[in-house]
Amino acid sequence: MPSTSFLSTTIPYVNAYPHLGHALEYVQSDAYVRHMRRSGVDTFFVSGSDENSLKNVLAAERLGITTRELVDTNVQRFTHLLELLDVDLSYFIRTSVDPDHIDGATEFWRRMESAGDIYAKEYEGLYCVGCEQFYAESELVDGLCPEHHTRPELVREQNYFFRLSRYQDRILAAIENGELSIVPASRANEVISFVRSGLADISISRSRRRARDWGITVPGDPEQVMYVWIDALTNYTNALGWSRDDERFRRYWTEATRRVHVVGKGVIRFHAVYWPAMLMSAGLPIPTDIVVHGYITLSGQKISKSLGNVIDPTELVQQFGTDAVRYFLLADFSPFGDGDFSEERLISRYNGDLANGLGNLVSRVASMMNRYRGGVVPAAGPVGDPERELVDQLRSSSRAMAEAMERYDHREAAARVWDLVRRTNAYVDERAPWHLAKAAGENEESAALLDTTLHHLAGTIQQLATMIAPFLPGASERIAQAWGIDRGAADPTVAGDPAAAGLPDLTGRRIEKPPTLFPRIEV
RNA sequence: GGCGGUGUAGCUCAGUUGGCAGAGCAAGCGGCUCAUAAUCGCUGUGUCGCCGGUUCGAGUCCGGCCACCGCUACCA
Repeated sequence: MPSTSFLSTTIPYVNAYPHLGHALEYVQSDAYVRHMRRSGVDTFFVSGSDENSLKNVLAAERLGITTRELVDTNVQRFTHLLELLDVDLSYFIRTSVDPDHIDGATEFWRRMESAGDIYAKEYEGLYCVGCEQFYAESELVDGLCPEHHTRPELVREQNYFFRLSRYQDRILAAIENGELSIVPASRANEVISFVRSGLADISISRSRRRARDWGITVPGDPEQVMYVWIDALTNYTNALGWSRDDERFRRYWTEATRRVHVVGKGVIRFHAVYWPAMLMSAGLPIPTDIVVHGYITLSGQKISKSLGNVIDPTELVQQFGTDAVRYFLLADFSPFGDGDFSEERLISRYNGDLANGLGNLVSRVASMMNRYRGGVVPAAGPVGDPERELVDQLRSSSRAMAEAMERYDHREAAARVWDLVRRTNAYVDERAPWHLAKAAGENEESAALLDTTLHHLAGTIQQLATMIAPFLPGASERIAQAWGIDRGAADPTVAGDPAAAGLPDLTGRRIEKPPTLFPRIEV
């Protein structure tokens, strides 16, 4: 039986349009999942929408529609973006409508309660509606919320609290002994120092009145609803049907090799501290990996609606194409740090790597195969140093790519694949098949060498098609079609056992010339 | 204030245990014509943030400083 794993994106609030940051997280997660699946790991991939937020209520009020109408409409913008980006989800969970989520969040609460980790307490604090969180006096800037620059309101009510303090030592131990891996290491250090500084119990409910009657009811107390973050975090296990003991939960969570959450740097604490503590309380396995990405800036500025510099990823995909946007996000952006977006850079990457690099390589090889050998891959003739060098590069690129993806470094992985693209283009020029073809009439050596060259090129490109699949699923598929590869029958040795990757023998394979993969963008 | 990180070619970045500074892109020159005006080869440039120290030798180790960033604390 193949090993199994779980991977999730975070679930965004749907009070506004998706932006480029959402696209980044979607594409990163999808690339990781495609790599894992191709490596033979049966991976369950979850995304969804966080709908039980007061922000949604307030956004709906501003628009004069019901909260239900707002979330039902907006969630489609996110699912649409996921489709446009060719994100291969197993399940999309909606926290305000999915019965598995509502039942699951409720049951999760009961579990934590029976563990003795939930208690009621009178609470008074300064609450920012925008952040949906309480602030200490000292955290405010001139008495205003540091995020929203609004005055928080003084709220006094009885809430339920979660005994987070009880889990301090266990969480610290889990991080330090590697049971819970936080990537990159600098983020793990931040979490460690935060946990070491002492964990206070956290408020996990709101009065129904303050929540505007929107949210998941606290079991046994109809006057309280769950704090949105508490129900939201349980989406990951709820998506697997945990509360009704679905087989999927056992297979993809309890018995999974890896349980991975891909998150933005702003929500580390929820995922690396609160959520593991909740799982410990409920007696469930904690995540194995928290992968933390940065934010996308535009000309160095944080993207925000007030600055008016929001980039609509939907428009970007419509303008440049799914693969172009995916490749740009994965090959040009650091997986962990912030990155700066510009259209010039996207076009430069596209023309350089995709059109002139990979696209032109496939085009010239397919063209020569058809021109010189009637579109049928010949058996290899004698093999020399250029061939050995090419196959060495194939092996090392394959191995380096897989290693980088295991570290969640998609940028490094793409760079190593493009080492092979460059080497292959150079190999074409070294052998110069057009010269061999001219001489082939008079001497058999040239004809045999031409066979060798075309044979090696066909095999290399087939492997390239497999290697690029996590980044460029569309192009991968189009090459596969032109190369007559069975769908889903990609050579598993390339990713599953990279060191063993070699040249497949495609002798006799019919190769078509595919339509231009990546037309140049003329500026 | 504390802890941590970053600072390397015009741009984006790589540089294991200290041993002559690297890649890609951009730029210049040359080659080729299979290919998407593509591709291949060659070429240059660096006070490795600054100052000092250890060492035969420091981008790398140590101390100090500057700039930017992250987490966190405190005072108002």
